[in-house]
Amino acid sequence: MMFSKACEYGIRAAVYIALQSLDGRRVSVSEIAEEIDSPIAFTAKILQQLNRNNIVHSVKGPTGGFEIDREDMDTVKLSMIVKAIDGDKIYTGCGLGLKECNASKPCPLHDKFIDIRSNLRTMLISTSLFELATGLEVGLTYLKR
Amino acid sequence: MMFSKACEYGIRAAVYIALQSLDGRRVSVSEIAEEIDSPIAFTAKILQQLNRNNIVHSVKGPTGGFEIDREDMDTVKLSMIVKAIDGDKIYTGCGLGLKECNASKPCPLHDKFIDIRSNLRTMLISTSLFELATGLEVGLTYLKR
DNA sequence: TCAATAAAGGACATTTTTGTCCTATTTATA
DNA sequence: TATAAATAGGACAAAAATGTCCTTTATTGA
Repeated sequence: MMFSKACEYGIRAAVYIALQSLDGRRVSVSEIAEEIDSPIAFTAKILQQLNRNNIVHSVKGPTGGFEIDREDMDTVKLSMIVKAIDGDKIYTGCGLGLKECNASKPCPLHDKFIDIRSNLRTMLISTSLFELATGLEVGLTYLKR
Repeated sequence: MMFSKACEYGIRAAVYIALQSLDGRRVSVSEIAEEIDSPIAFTAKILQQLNRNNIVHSVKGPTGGFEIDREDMDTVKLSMIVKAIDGDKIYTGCGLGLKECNASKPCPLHDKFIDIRSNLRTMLISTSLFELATGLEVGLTYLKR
């Protein structure tokens, strides 16, 4: 609807990892893919990206897998995941695809998008992984289906 | 950022056609593509879609081209163009790509998207082609660059 | 030290989106 | 009525996004 598939999987994966990390469990790609209902090899690629951007932490070898430090769950905001995968066009791009579109030379939708974009931006910047993971933990929200 | 390329071109084309129709001018695909800076043959396809959906009106043959009736400029809302080209996933789809995501079984972002989605929906439903075309006419907004 | 396990990463395959080209159809007007 | 101008539409091409497979690298534990 708004994010690429890769970004959707990335967010779902990060939330799932955070949830399990709250229990001290490290999780494998195959478990993640199973639990968030995503293609496994593609999910692995996305997790590599998240790892390179220090959003999740990976450990190789037996007993290895992915995890997120408790402190990072507060630090890591949705905006960081989205930026790592989809870039920042969601903030900066013009709604009609013009290269140059700003207050001084706006496209016909520019003003109409200002509030929407600003709300989206605020939401992404202020929502932490911890908040999302605890919603899941309490059983208020779901990652599958 | 939010719409497909096809939809961006479609909106820009429709606004340009509306603007010219206010002057009683019918416009060709090549003029449209030139003026909104879009690939001509691809734009032609999109205009066919808009024509089939009665968003623009096409006339074949010499002196032919695309036009929009003055009354239709009020009737046609952005939402109709977006729906004709991108479908309605922008309203109905889940932000995280879940098939089933609603108030009773929400994804972790469901509540956070409600206002944003609702504002977007309201904006698209309430913005008419006439409004967009007159902004252009007055020189307040731009379709190129 | 060796075998097994897990992520990293490169190469490739498929699908979707974006874009082009050519022919057919319609229609105005000379 | 013939010509030319315009859209309609089908077939194809290119690029980007999505997805798979296989080999390499790191690490654990027997």
